[in-house]
Amino acid sequence: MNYWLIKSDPQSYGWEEMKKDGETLWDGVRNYQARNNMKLIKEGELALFYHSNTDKAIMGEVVITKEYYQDPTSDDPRWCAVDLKFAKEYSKPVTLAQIKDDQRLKDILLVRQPRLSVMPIKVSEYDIISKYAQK
DNA sequence: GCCAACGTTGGC
DNA sequence: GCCAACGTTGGC
Repeated sequence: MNYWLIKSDPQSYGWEEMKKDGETLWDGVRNYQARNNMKLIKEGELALFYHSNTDKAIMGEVVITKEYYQDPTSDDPRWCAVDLKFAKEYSKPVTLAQIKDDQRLKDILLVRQPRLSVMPIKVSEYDIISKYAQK
């Protein structure tokens, strides 16, 4: 079981829409590293849903319902999409500031590589974040 | 709204 | 294949 973090700009697709839709396809990734990560995601794995720009916080969790396939928004076979389903909303979103303040999370890719939009999360990191989410 | 960081593109 | 120029992202 691997954990992931996906980033979204709420102006293009926000957590509210994710909740309302229940299920959606995650497309439009045009970055090789993010794409490579996306190809490693397996059906049934969990991803943290992060809002960039306005909230700068992890809003909740989603489950991958379909592994990577050709991105329907592109004819270019290099790009792919996955399907996601709403899993749970955090009672307290975990903010970037909290993450940055926690020494144990200093190596998290969210901080070290701020522009990457799909990234793996270590189990230890996931555990810390989910504890913050319940507080 | 600005700017730094980074990825991508294109000319050589 | 290198590197400068440019575009995009995202934090502040």
